[in-house]
Amino acid sequence: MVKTVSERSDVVPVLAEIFREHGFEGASLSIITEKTGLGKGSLYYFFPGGKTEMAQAVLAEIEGWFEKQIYSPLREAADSQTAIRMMCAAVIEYFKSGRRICLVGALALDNVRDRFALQINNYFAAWIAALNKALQKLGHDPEVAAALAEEAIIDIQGALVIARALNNPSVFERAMIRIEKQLTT
Amino acid sequence: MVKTVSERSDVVPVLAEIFREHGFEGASLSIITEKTGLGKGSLYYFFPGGKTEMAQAVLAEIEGWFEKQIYSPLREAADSQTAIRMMCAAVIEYFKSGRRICLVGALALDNVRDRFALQINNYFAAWIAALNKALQKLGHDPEVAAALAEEAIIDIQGALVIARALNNPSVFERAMIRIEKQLTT
DNA sequence: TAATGTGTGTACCTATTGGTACATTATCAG
DNA sequence: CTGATAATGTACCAATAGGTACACACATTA
Repeated sequence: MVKTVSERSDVVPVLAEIFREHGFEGASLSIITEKTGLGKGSLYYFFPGGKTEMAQAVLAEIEGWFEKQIYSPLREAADSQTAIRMMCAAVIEYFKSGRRICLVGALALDNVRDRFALQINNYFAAWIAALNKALQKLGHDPEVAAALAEEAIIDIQGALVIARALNNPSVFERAMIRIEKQLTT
Repeated sequence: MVKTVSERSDVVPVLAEIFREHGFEGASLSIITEKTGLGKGSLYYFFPGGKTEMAQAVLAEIEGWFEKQIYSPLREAADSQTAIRMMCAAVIEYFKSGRRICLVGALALDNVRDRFALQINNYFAAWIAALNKALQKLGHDPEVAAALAEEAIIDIQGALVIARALNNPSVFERAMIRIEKQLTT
């Protein structure tokens, strides 16, 4: 029997997709075992804290990805206009044009919310803050920038919900076009 | 021992709150038993189809409530402007200023989504259609009305997600003020 | 080659899950 | 009062849940 030796970092993206598809409670160990190809032995070796630690690792990776690809450019790029446009493009790509849900948003509505409240809060707070900063650099008043930033993130999350509910990704695509326009004019 | 005899219709609102709080999978029969005060005997007498039938009854009641309180006025009221204003007021009240989540939206992101796909779809489709109609009666072009209606429902759902994620109901309150303004000017 | 570390598979555990069966009790119409 | 129907409580069930224990395999370095 071939034992392919794995690393923890290889498993996290797979776990992310599992949690997205099945939710936290719905992602049973048997499903996780099946989809990752790892037995309980390996799973609990990498994540001694069990499912909670798995989800926390996933959230940490998501936070890291957004920080690097989106938040940091928004905050620091010389050209804010371009940074915002690239944010929109990255969001469309990341959420597969509305066919992929936002795990953090889904967890926020879940009953396990409290267990991950800090990470959920940070994810959205950091996003809004970064976008706020970019909008201010673009010349908006602080209050206007704050309102626009909050509205944009609300819009993205709402579009993901409705696109999923209506089973119609074009809702998300339309929303993203509108959002980009609102942020860059 | 006192046996308080109940009716099915008394139980549905309690079930709604339970599903809101715990999600579909998280709402175990023991929780349902505890919160409703009904034993399994009564529960399966009222809902022979088990949890699925309970959730379906809840969704049907929600659909009925929105149809009567919101969709129908939007479609048929002589004064669309007022109907829209009353929709916003009813939404703020219904979602307890952002402290209460939208069960239908939460189910849309859940892994049991497929089981309730039809009801979830209908809920949002009917809402958008009714608002669309009201906006057209207000004088908007059909395409503009459709876009505004879709954007408003997206906004409401997104605001519920972010208010919950940031544990900050004022996000929802701000959003509702903005939405009412966008729809009535 | 021997020892050490990181991995891995399997057997096992208890608690809980959704659901069924059924005898029993209220309630109310005739 | 009597019978039927509506409602209820309890005992039970197989399946699965998350988690633990531990012997074992692999790769790497000394």
